[in-house]
Formats: sequence, C-alpha cells, structure tokens
Amino acid sequence: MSAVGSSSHVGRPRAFDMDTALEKALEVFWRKGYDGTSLSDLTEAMGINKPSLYAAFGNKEQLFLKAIELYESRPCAFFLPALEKPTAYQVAEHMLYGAAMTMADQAHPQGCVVVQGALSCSEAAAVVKEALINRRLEGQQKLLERFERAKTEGDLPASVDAETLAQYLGTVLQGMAIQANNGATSEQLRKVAEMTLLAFPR
Amino acid sequence: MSAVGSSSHVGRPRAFDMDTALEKALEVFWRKGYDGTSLSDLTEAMGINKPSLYAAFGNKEQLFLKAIELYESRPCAFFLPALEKPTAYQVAEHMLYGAAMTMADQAHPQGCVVVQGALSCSEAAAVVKEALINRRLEGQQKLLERFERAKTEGDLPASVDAETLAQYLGTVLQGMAIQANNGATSEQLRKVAEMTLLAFPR
DNA sequence: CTATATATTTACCGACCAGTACAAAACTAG
DNA sequence: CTAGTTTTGTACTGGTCGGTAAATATATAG
Repeated sequence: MSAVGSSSHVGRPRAFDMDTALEKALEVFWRKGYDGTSLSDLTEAMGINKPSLYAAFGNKEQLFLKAIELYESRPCAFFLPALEKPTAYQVAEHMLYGAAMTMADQAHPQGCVVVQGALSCSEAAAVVKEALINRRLEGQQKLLERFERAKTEGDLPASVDAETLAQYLGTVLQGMAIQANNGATSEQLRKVAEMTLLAFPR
Repeated sequence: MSAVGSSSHVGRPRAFDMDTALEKALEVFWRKGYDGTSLSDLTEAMGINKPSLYAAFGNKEQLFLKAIELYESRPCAFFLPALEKPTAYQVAEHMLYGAAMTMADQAHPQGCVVVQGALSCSEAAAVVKEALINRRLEGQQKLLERFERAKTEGDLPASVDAETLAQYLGTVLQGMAIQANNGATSEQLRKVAEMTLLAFPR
C-alpha cells in the first residue's frame, strides 16, 4: 500500500531547509561559542523563529550537539581520511596540512569549534563542554590506535611512545586552532606543521 | 605637611582585601570564561556585593582585565624569566616545562586564562577578546625577538626561520592549555614538551 | 468538502543579566 | 561632639535570557 513516490508528509510542510539552517547555527556557535550565542543570534542567522527551532532541533543544547556532528562531517572532514594514509608519518602530515588549510579558511570562522565552542564556560554549558572534551579525546585516541598499528606494521619504530606521539600531535592541532583565532594565515600554519613534523619519527 | 605615618584614609575603610578579591575573580573567569561568568558568580566568590565590586574595580570588563594582569604576574610568572635563559634552546625548554607544570596544576583551574578566557565569545566580550589576542601575540613577539637575538649571538643557526620557530612554540604552548582542559597531567605535558624540543634547532 | 497533522506567527513566561540609587554604617579631621 | 568622606547592604532598574502556550496557516487523507 501507501503511495511512496512523492515526498509523503502529512501536515504543513517545513518552510526552511533543516540542513542549511543547521549550517547557519554551526557558524554562529563556531564564532561566538555556546555561552556567547543567544537564541536570538541563532534564529536570526537561521532565518526562522524560536518555536520552529525548538520543534526541529529540540533546544539550544541539542542544536549545538547536532551542529558539532555537522562540523565533523564537513569542515573537519579531513580528519578521518588522514587516518587511512599508508604510514604514520603520512597520517600526521595530512592531518597537520589539512588543519592548516581548514582552520585559517576565511570562508567560515577561524579555528575549530570542537576546541573553542565551550572551553571555559558556565554551568549551563557543562554538558556540551563534556561532549567537546570527549570528541577531542576520541580524536586523540584514534591517532594513538593508528600509531600503534604503525608500530606493528613496521613504519614506526617499536621504541616509539605512541601515546606521547598522539598527544603531541593533538597538542599542535589544538594549538593551531588558537593560532587561527589569533589571525594566523594558512601559510603560517603550514610552516608550523612542517616544523612539527621534524619531531616526528620516521 | 600632612601626616603620613599611619594608614591615612578618610571615610569608611574597605572591609575586604582587593588583592585576594581579585585572585578570586581571576579563578572564576579562568574556570568559566568571560561570557560564562555572571556578576553573581563573581560577588559570591569574592565575598563582596555588587556596589563594592563596581566601586573597587569599575565593571565586569575592567575587572577581567585586571584579573589578567594578576594572572600574568603570578600563575603565569614563568614566562618572562624563561626569556632570559642563556640560549634559545634553554628559553624554549623552560617555557615548555613551566607551562607543563602550571597548566595542569590542580591548585587552580586548568589551562591558561589568556587562551580560554574569551576565545569564541559574544559581542559583549569583544574588547576582552581583542585584549587576549594581543597578549598572545605579544608573548609570541617576545619569543621572536629572543630568537632573533639568539641568531646574532650564535646559539641559533643563521639559517633558522625565527618567526616560524616562535609560532611553533606558541602553538604548542597554547595547545597545552587545551590538553590541560582535556585532563592531561603535568607528567603527560612534560613528555609533549620533550617531543616538541626534538624539532628545535640547537 | 471534512478531519487530521504539522509548521508558523505572535505574544508571553519567570529567571537572570549587568549595572545603580539610596540610605545606613564606619571611619578621619577638626 | 559635628562635619565630611567613603563603603556597606538592600532594593531596584530596564533589558535579555532560554523556553513555551495558543491561535492560525498549510499541507495530506479520505
């Protein structure tokens, strides 16, 4: 039964596109942080009013978490593919150059929303702060696992401390987010990436 | 004329110590950021009420800026002395180990208030955001000048790009602030500092 | 057409925001 | 003592915060 064919929705159709509205929300959170973003900021940027926002996304907190998911799948899309490069060195290389390119990109706010979205924040932001910490730690954990695999595959010496190596890389990547907020250009970040790789065992 | 001698203040004496009150304010701003801190948070932590705060410190913005000055003269006091070490390498070494020690210290909030006090923030925080960016850039500028001096003094090869070296060090130091917020220990940060120094020309 | 379901608009809620007016309190100067 | 000065506690301001109730608008199902 049931005609599939056309977009079969009962009731008044939504007058905005959820994905582009979420993009707009991400941009505001990215630029202003969770605490610094008001619902008025959001509704204005998204071009909708509050009841539509709440009906579509839950509340401010849930909207933020959905925006972070979008961030990781789009602006920060260089991360996961970099993990699949053939050697640990190339993983680090692609990660660092990808970050240098993305974080200073003038097409969106500078830095990384996972770093700066709720770093120091009010108690009202405790949930999103924890969520962002977990994302950062998960990213570093993925690096660690990749580097341990590299040790078994032989492209990283067995003597290497993979934990510290992953933490070192995480530190530089997160530091680049601050540098981008300071106004650093992609070219400057690329040079920092180069220097970072000098400490990387081959 | 005018008797100096005793504490010659006209009017009702202040019932709190401005310095310890400022310390308390710093701790709140450090933990919650500028946007995330309310005046109630501040007055509660400082043990005073709002009119006293405004009479003594101006307003929230000026209080924050004074707290940052205190931060740089106390918790972050390792920075300037590190610049006076005899070689560029030792400068970097002391800077990195000082940061590793300080940023994960459990005696106060983790990280660095100059990094995380107003990274992404509302328009109401624009002034303090700019002030913090300037502090970060000034710190990096001091590193740059120190490294250029090292080149003339010969303890850094003339071929070294001092600008990139200063930016690399700034990136790692700022990244360590994020790592400390992630829960990294001083010991972990010390290992990151060690690895950072591997890329440092001697 | 009617009934049902969803989205939109407007107007509102209590709570909290940064900041202040005012009067009582506590000190020095004379 | 009185006069002058500054800080204190209390109470309040207009504005904004995140979130919602209720009515209206627009679609589908039959």
